[in-house]
Amino acid sequence: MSSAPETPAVVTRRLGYLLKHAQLRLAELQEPLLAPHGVTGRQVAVLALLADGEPQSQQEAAARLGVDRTTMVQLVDELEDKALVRRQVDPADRRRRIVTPTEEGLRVLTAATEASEEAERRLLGPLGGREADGLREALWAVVHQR
Amino acid sequence: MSSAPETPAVVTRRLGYLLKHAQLRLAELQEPLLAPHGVTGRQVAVLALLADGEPQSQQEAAARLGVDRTTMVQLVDELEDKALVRRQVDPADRRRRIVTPTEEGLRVLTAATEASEEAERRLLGPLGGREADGLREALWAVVHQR
DNA sequence: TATTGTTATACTCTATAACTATA
DNA sequence: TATAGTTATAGAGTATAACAATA
Repeated sequence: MSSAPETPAVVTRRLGYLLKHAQLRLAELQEPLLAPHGVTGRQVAVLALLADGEPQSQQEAAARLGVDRTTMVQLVDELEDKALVRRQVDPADRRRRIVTPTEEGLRVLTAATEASEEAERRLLGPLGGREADGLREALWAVVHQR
Repeated sequence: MSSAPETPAVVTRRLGYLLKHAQLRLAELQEPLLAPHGVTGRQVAVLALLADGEPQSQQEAAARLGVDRTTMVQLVDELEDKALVRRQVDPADRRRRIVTPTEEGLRVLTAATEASEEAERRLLGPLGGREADGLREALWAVVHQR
C-alpha cells in the first residue's frame, strides 16, 4: 500500500489515517536500510526486547511486546533460523524456553538499531527537535495510558 | 493483538512500536463506538472520502486514500452491500464508476464521524489540548512530507 | 495500445483452538 | 488441573497478475 495520497482529503486529518500512514512511511524508510543486515523491523524489535534486561521466556517476551504467545513462537523461529537467538530449556521449569541473543544476534542488533534510528530521523525530518520529542512523548503517553 | 505490555521495555520507545500500538489502541476504542452504526473505521474513512468534494471514480478515491485500486473495489463492495454508496457508470467515460454516498450513507457518516471523534478524544485523553494538536500536526507533517 | 474496474490468487500478520510436555 | 510452547488453521488486509469493457 502506498503511504501518501497525491490529493489530500479531509479523511487525512483523522488520527487513524495519520497513524497508519506514518507507520507505512516509516516501514518504507526502514526496509532498504535494514535489508543489508538481513532483518526486518519486527525482528529487530524482538531482538532488542530479548537483549534488554533479564533473560526471558517466550511468554514473558510476548507480554512485554504486546503480542500473542503463538505469534512469539514464529518470531523466535525466524530469529533462530538466522542464528540470532538461542532457545534453552529453563532448568527451573522445563516447560519454559529462555530465549537469548547469540553473539551474532547482538552484532546485528547494534548495526540494525543504527539503521533503524536513521530511518526514524528521516521520518521526523520535517519536524524540529522539540516537535520530534513532543511526538514521541505524546505517543508514549497515549499508548501507556490506563 | 493486545495493545500495551504490562512491563514496558526499551523497544517501546521506538517509533514503529509507538505508532503501531497507538493505532491498536485507537481501534480498540473505536470498535464499540462504531459497531452500533454498522460500520468499521475503514468504511467510515472511505465514506468520508467519497462525501468530500467532487464525485469520484474508484481510482480517484483509491489514489486519495493511498490504497490500491483492487482494494478500493472491495471497500466499495462493502459499502454498496450496506446501501451506503451507489456505483454509477460515468457517461463521459464508460470505463469509470462514479461512487457517491446514498442518503443513508450520509446519515451513517454523520453519526459515525461523531463516534469516531469521541474515540479520538478518549485516545488523546492523557494529553493537554496543545499536546493533542501538536501530535496531529506532527503526524500530518511526517505523512505529507516530500 | 492504454486505462478502469474486476476476479482470482497469494502473501503477511495476527489470533483461536487443540495438542504435547511439564508442573 | 493448569501452564509453556507448539501446530494447524482461519481471518483481516493488502497486493500482483490476468481479464473484460471501453477509450
